[in-house]
Amino acid sequence: MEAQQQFEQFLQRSGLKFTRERQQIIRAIIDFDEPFDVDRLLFYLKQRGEKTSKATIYRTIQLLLESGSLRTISLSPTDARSTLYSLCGKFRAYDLLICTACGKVTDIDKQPVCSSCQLIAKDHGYKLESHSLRIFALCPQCQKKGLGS
Amino acid sequence: MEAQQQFEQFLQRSGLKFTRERQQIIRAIIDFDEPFDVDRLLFYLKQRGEKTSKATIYRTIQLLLESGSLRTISLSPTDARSTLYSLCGKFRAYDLLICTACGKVTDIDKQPVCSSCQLIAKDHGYKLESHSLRIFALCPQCQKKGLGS
DNA sequence: CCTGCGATTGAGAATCGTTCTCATTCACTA
DNA sequence: TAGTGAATGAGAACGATTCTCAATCGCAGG
Repeated sequence: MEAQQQFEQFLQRSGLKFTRERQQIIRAIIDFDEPFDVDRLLFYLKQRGEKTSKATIYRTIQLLLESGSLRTISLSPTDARSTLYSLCGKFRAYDLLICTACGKVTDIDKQPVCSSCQLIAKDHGYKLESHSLRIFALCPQCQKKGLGS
Repeated sequence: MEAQQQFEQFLQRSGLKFTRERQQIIRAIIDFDEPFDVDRLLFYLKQRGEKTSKATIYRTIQLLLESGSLRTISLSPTDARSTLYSLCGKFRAYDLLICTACGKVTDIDKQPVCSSCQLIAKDHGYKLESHSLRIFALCPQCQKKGLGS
């Protein structure tokens, strides 16, 4: 809900319209409730009987990124296929715990990580702006299943 | 040197050949001594009077990745243009300090980061496999120049 | 030295995600 | 109701990467 309001306000401030398509897209992103790429989102919208063109999805995602309600996330440094997005509120920091077997994404406490980064930057004489941490590990369920050997 | 030997051994083990093209490519990567993308590498090879096709570069990079001597690095989550690569030995961990103004990449001490990750994974019941940390900050030089406002 | 075989290469075609173009439609104000 | 700029859909264009295929290479066996 919050994300939707944030987006709506951003559009208003920018003199842009909160059209039906844009409403459908932000709602779908909120309801889908997982990191998504453009194709998954398109499919999800189709399932709901809402037909939006790919172009509009890309354009709306662009706006959502600018509004600060959406972020791109890169899960693995290895497979770089299509871009994944996630609501900023959902995964608060750039800090994620990712299961290497099932791909589940979990948010982690950013506090300790932030202060470490602050420290590291300072040590090198840098002025911290932001950071991004990905931890790749095997989740309890997948461990039980004996996955990831 | 180390990277070259590692690659050579990998090829041998896999029953592949250490051809002239592959030699030129690994040498160029070592000498270039900075993160690079395919076009930069191609240009650098041309400068040396060595003409290799783009296809071969992509293929060789693939092998280098498999051999473990090369890694992809994603600098910023925002601009996802062409993939950047770097020798594993050069930037040891997946932990990098990146200047948001000039783009300079610095290696950081992985030890403390590793143990934090270990801790975080354990807290969630996960079994740690690897991680990747990017710190975005303004380097001393760029701070002086007043960049990055 | 010749032959054969699988690995390698270069050139360009194909693919795939993303962005752009443009004609049409929409929302809103005058 | 007309006029204006914003928004949309469809498909073309684009750029990075991968694939295809015919020509070449490197090497072992004869």
